[in-house]
Amino acid sequence: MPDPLTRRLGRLLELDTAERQAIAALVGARVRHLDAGEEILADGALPLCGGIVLDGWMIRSKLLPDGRRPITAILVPGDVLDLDCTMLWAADHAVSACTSVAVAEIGRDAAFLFSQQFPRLGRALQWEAVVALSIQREWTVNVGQRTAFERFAHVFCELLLRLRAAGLAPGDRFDLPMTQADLGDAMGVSTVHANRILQELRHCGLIHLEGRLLTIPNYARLARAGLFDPAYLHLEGWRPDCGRTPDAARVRSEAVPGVEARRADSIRA
Amino acid sequence: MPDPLTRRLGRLLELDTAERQAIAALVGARVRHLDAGEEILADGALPLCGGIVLDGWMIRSKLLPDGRRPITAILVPGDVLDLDCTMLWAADHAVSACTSVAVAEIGRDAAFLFSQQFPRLGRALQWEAVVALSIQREWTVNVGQRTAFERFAHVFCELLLRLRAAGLAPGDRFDLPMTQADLGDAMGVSTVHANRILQELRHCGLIHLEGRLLTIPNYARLARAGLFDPAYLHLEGWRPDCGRTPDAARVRSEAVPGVEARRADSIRA
DNA sequence: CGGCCCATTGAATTGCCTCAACGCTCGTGG
DNA sequence: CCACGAGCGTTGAGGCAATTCAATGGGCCG
Repeated sequence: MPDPLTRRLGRLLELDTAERQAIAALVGARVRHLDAGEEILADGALPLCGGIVLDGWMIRSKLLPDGRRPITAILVPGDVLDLDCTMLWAADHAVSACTSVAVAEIGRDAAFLFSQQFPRLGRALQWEAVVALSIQREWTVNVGQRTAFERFAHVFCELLLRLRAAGLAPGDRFDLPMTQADLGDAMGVSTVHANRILQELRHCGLIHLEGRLLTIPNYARLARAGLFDPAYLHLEGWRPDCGRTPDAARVRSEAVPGVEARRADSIRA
Repeated sequence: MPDPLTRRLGRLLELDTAERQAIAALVGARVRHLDAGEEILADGALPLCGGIVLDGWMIRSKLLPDGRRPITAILVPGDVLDLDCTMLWAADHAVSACTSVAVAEIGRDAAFLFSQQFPRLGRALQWEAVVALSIQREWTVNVGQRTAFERFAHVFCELLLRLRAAGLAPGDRFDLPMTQADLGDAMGVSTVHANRILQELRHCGLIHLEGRLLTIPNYARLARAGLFDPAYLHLEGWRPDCGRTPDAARVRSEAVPGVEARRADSIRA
């Protein structure tokens, strides 16, 4: 079983031996283990390095002045932990372990040189950032526009697909290590309401939840209930030649004003 | 008056003549004008290029199956329009003009070469992406955790600071070209409720809104009302040596396991 | 055993929604 | 020139979703 980053990037492109070794070196250099609840980055702290989640779940959260602690993202193995955050003077949110986790810590310069020496992999990491932003946008929509019932259905669909892609949801079943309070914080509802929604989902037969084991008996039905459209996860991968380096000559010819602009008008989905 | 991108990147670093010219060439090559309401990128369409907002306001929105159209971001002059989106097969949201706008269209390869030839500027663009993600997270928190009243106060504070940085809010007063329906879509409330909230903000003396002109008489009070902490905008800029290229020798010495990890534990805000 | 975390339930309250209607200011066309 | 409709802002009334407060029970650990 390859490490989660190899698996993740391997979905985007065929990795050669040197690239596999580089990835292994990147994630193997400095692995840190955290217990559940421990923070790898505190809100307001000076970020010293980025990382990759190797094992376990993590969450991004913000501490509000009134004590609430909204969760803005859920991170599963293979997810990238802001390689760019070392540009910041102070982290704008906390990243903490949801379960006990293993994280590969990656310093600013290590990440830079990695992308420098393996440009295709650098672009692959950039791709991961693009998808992460897309997911964040969808979460904004989720908490802003959907009912609590839809929100939960939606996020379970998302987690299923993301974990499936990581090979961690065999049989449409996965370990859900978050408490109902956590889920409430993530979905923007109170703990009490999170509980009621989960019961409703169970009674509708949309999920089975026994202990921490979540089973999704009928993904299509759950997706319908959550108005879930997986397009934003971009599971189909990137466009061809994202891994190549453009050559200057061709670029100059493309930069002629109007050429792409005209095409832009004609292509609509 | 420099173009918005020069102004924006000039806040991060001292630009030399070559860099100024490169920026001017980048944003000047292909400028597109759109009328209010026009889309530069349709949800689901094949993205052909990224861009920079030169003049006017734009919005990111998603079209939901039931006809709602949540707004996930507001873009003002100087904001970057996903230079990486050309990696995607299909856009996961629409980008459209809120007012009549001027946008600099930037193709994939032009952006690549720009960053290649001017690495400091490339990192500056990366910085903009980091901040954009941070803002998106804050919006997730905003719609998920705060009351409608707080949300509006919060977003007005954000807009004030972002526009101030762009030199577009003299006297804590700026043009707010969005309709109440738009604001509702952005804040996750109905149009009717958006109206009532705006009235409440006016009656509290937190804002003056006459026509499209929004005045913020007392920023500190509005910030308190919106539980607004500007940290997530990272207006203080990036950390030193974000513009430099790391050299491999020093990096290897830093990669020794444990060194940074130990420091990480000791630094907390 | 006691204490803590977590899940669960009930009851009262409220923020926000929907539906519906009205007035204002445009731009347009008869 | 006025009539008309469209778009936007505004207001009221009724209803529902989700909240807060409060209390209970089960499982786990010290």
